[in-house]
Amino acid sequence: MNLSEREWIVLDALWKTNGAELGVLVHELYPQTGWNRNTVHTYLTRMEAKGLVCIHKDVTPHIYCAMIDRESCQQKERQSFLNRVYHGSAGELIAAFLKEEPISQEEREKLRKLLDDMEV
Amino acid sequence: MNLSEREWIVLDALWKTNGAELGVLVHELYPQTGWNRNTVHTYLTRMEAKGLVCIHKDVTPHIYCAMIDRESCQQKERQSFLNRVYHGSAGELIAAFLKEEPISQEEREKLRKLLDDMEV
DNA sequence: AAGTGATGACTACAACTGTAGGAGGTATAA
DNA sequence: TTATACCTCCTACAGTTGTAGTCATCACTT
Repeated sequence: MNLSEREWIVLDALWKTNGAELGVLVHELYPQTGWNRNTVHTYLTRMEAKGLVCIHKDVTPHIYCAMIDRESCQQKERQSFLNRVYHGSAGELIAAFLKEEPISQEEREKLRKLLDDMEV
Repeated sequence: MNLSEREWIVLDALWKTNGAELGVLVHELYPQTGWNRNTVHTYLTRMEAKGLVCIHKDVTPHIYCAMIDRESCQQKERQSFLNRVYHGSAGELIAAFLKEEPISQEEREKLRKLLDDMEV
């Protein structure tokens, strides 16, 4: 199940707040998105139907939290991106990002290290 | 404008064939997708409306070709992926791919070289 | 107690997507 | 020349997405 742009934004808010009630989420999201409270509510309930979000209804206001963790979402998204856009060629993909994005000295070191670790 | 999964598949066929008539595209796509000829046709005309595809109607059968090149699509997709999934942190993104995907010896060399070139 | 403001449930509605079916034209094969 | 096989165009229809409005509550303020 591929997440849409908006679903990522909602999940980001849930991960960041670590689960929260609607009002909090609306405030969290408003500056970035301008979404109406009902819009946020609709997203949350639709995402519950998809199993992306869980809603604790035993308390009022309800508490909304993510049902999936960030790392595994990233993992899926990497797979789909890699196949869709680069036919599975990770080397090509990485080269493109390296060429285009600024990477700090420190990060370059880390990446070299990762490459070296693969040599064995 | 973000391309959908299906739009990528259609564009891939167009890039591969370098523009072609419907029948050819349908055959090209069938093994991978199982799409009905009319389905392919609908995608193509909808994509024309979006400016993704151009249809040469002065010949019959019409010739369908891509209006955008692969490289620039990849570029946009990289941007959106980077921001959506990694909040813009290219280092983190690259590290994740490096850890997960098998990269050949040869490609590792290339990547090291790219990193070295950034040192100046 | 009555007004105010947040809550959650339900409803709405247009645009976009996935996936064709059918109609009417033309070229070709038999 | 009639059937075959494509071709293009138009239509359809259910599902998803973006974006709220409305309404009945509930809890807090005055």
